[in-house]
Amino acid sequence: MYTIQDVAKKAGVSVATVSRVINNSTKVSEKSRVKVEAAIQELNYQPNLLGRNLRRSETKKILVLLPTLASGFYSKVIKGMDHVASDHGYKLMMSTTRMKKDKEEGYLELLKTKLVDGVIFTRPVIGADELTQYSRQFPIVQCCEYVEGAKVSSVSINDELAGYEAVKYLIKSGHKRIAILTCSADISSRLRLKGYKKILTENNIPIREEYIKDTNYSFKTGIEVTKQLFDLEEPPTAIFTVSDSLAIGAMKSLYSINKTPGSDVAVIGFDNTEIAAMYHPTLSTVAQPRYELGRMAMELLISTIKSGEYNEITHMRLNHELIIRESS
Amino acid sequence: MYTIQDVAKKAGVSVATVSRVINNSTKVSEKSRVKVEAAIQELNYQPNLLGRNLRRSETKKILVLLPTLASGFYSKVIKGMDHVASDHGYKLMMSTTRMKKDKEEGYLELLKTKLVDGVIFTRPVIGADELTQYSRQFPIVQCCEYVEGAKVSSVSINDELAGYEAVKYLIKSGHKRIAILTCSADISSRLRLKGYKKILTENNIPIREEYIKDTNYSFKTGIEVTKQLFDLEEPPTAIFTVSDSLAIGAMKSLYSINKTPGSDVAVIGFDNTEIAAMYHPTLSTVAQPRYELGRMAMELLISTIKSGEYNEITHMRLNHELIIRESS
DNA sequence: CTGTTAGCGCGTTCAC
DNA sequence: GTGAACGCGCTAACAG
Repeated sequence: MYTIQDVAKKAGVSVATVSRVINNSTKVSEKSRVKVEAAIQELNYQPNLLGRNLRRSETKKILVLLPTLASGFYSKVIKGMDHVASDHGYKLMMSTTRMKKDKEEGYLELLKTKLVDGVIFTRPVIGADELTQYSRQFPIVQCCEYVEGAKVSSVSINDELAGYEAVKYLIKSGHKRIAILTCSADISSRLRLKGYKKILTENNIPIREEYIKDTNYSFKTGIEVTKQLFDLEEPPTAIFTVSDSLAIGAMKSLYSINKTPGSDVAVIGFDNTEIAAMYHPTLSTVAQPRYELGRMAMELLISTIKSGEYNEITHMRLNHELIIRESS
Repeated sequence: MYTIQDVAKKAGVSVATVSRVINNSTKVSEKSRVKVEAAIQELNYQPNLLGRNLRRSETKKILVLLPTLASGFYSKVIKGMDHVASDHGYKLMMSTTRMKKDKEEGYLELLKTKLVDGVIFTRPVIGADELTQYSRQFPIVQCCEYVEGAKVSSVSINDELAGYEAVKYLIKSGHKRIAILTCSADISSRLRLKGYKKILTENNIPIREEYIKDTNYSFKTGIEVTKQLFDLEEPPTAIFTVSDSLAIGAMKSLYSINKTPGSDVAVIGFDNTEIAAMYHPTLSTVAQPRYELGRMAMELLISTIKSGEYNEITHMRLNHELIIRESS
């Protein structure tokens, strides 16, 4: 591995000139430039970025924290982030937190220790105060999910409206006994539930607690909870869930009690993950503008980095889209 | 942001002593230690790792290159890698290449420029010679997929045997007209095809070219190609595919021509991704030991890093598992 | 056990 | 337009 010194010696110039050529800063004579470039070529020189990073105190790297890689939901979100990051000369790296607070904090240290220039959370589990504290010192943005009460920029959809419109569609289709599988742990789900209650109330449909099931996002839970729903004296005729996996679980459960999802019971999921169009029947769902969410979050982060102003927080709410397929 | 100097001053010791405390190296008197720790606490000091990395010429970071985040297949692979990496004090980062050569090379630069200590490829697209070249200079391991002919360590399953056994099961179940959806672009798929041909030949079943379909790994292709298969005069009675998405596509296609997958036509997929157990019918598939694949690959990489010996290459082949469900 | 000092490789004043 | 010299923050060798 050669250093800038070696190049300078070989080119017969000073290290300063080599540095100027590499960063094409200020003026360098044509003669020097070609000499330096030749030397770089010849030695196959690659600048050691550890030196540069230390000197400049920046890494041009951005870390995205993901809960897990299992869902596939974040694929397009990352794509959007990646495009913007590349355009600004940043490299993107991802790590999974498995929704463990200590893992999250471990990665946050990369920020403190200068190893990355900024962090995007997709599903923070850290507390509001702690997150706020971090974001006062470092560039941080939340994308998709966010921590309630944290004074930290975020980009997401309008979850209440999404829940409202999905259930509105079911009501318009003639359903009155509508169950919801939601997840009280997350603000996004709580808002979707709020939308559900709102539209029910607007249509004078009583809210029945036995139709509101608190879940996580998993396929397995979808199966179990649906079974419970159909053990009720008056089972629902439609189910709205806060994830596609839950919805698929619900449909699978319906099959097992000899009901046909789509015709016997309407189902609407959330996220429009790949599986939605693959299932039998295909799944109606609420699509998030994933690419845009990623793009916006990255724009926000990079502008924060560039301005150095960490106290200005922005919340963006993008539009969702209700996609109707065979299941409803 | 404070530096080690500030801590030293506050604690009334030299920077060397502070450094010793931080890295708990050699002996430090109890008195000094408490003074330093108090100062660190008080200033909320966090060492700037850019300095350390430059000095030590290592980053304790490992980069994993993924084709995309869409599949969910790599989730458990990453988990295995992560555990091993953590155990050895390394942090894991991932980036997606979208199977673009230039993206791949861009990330390989992180190796040249000292920003990561090692790289694991999961699905390299780079040429054999170029990859070999890199791996002579840097710690590189291939996990799951690998480049044919590249002299670079790799961890994967025995794909030929996997194909052989999946098709063997179909034959044992009485099938003779067995189609395969494979992907000639990848060595793993070519090996699975080889296994398919081998077991057919062993059972004196003629190999019919019209049953061998060259595909990618996508759901959509699975649909299209299956349609073609059932336009044949003698359509197959069983289908083996090199991915679960393809298999689901095949099943979806069967539904569309009013055939019931599982009872009318047997289907076996590959990878045992989440969707396999979710589909209706549940999908038989070949499971890869994903956690183990990740674990082994990381072990291999870290031992390469520690030894500094880049010319010793190892190929590990782990055992797969045939999982029979409703679809066959 | 501790402090002084010399770099790690680079970018960047400040003279010339 | 160019080079000498300094320092980013840290670790490690050496002397004491």
